[in-house]
Amino acid sequence: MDPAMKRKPSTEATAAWIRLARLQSRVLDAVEQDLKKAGFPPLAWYDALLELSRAPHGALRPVELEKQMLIPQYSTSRLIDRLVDEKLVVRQECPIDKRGQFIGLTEAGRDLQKRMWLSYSAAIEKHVGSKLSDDEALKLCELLDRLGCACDALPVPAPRDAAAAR
Amino acid sequence: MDPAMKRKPSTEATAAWIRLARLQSRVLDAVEQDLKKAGFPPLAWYDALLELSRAPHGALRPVELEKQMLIPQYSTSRLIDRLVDEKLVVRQECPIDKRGQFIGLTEAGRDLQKRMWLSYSAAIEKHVGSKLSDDEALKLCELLDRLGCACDALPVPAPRDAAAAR
DNA sequence: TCAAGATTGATGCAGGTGCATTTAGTGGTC
DNA sequence: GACCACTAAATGCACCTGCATCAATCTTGA
Repeated sequence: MDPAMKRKPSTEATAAWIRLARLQSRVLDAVEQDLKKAGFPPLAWYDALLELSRAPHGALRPVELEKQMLIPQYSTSRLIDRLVDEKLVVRQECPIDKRGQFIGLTEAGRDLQKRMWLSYSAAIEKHVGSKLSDDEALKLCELLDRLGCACDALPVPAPRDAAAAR
Repeated sequence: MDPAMKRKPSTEATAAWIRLARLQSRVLDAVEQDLKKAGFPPLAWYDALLELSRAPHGALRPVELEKQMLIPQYSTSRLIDRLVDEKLVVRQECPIDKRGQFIGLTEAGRDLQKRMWLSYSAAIEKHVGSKLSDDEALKLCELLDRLGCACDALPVPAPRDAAAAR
């Protein structure tokens, strides 16, 4: 935006940035690969199925889905195409708005979401859980929240609490 | 690998995972977008140019580049194609191994790398540096290192030190 | 010395992504 | 009720990526 805005990051911030960038290949891709090796589709599919499974009647408007998942509109549209092809969801027309539609989870979709969670949670434990204590994980949550990664759906658990999330 | 290995992550680890996953869209993509809006090529180009600029004679074998950048071989090959098209690097044949080649940085390449750093560093400051104190950035480095994101090139600076990295 | 195997780098193909645009439907205003 | 601006979703196109494979060259070892 403003070409004069050229404040330099500190050495500490730069070091943190480098590690954030590496996170991609070292952790995020690793989890995705584990899922793939187990014969499952990409994580984005899981995210979509999970959102649908949480929705009131297992159905959402594409526009809602896209807000939840933070992906662009055309990307949602094509993701739904693929899920429909695999019979994991169905497109239902929306009675009150003929432009729109509802995306409804099928039994097969719900089932896949549950089966994926078994592999997915194991991968999280392997690549994150087993490498940090719970206190460290909380500290990491706080720092990432500062960077704008806060999350309404699953807030940082209270330090001495043991509420079950799933 | 082993289908019986199904340890579940703690609530804390799951909360951390969610934030790590969001990091992608919230921070990494944001920096990339800033660069793009400033009219610069993707970050991968910067990484390649930086590696070359650090190499002994501003030249590296593709196979070296690929190890540094942690990207697959075919990806390196095509990245080099694009850099050559833009005259940012040149392919030089390797005298001692006729299969191989050296990729040499041109003046234009070195210049672009330096110009990109101005925008890049500003983006890091904007999306990371300005949101964390130096102590918090260090703490974040330590936690990410635990997750396997450690980095030989720029280790965590000593807590009360002010060594200049660039 | 020569065949087997490893290594370097390129490439054809299928599929995914971003961008811009299109098509269709809604709602408000005069 | 005709017009205009807006929203929902799909799509054509160019480009990028992953996978598998290839050709060329180097290395090893009998």
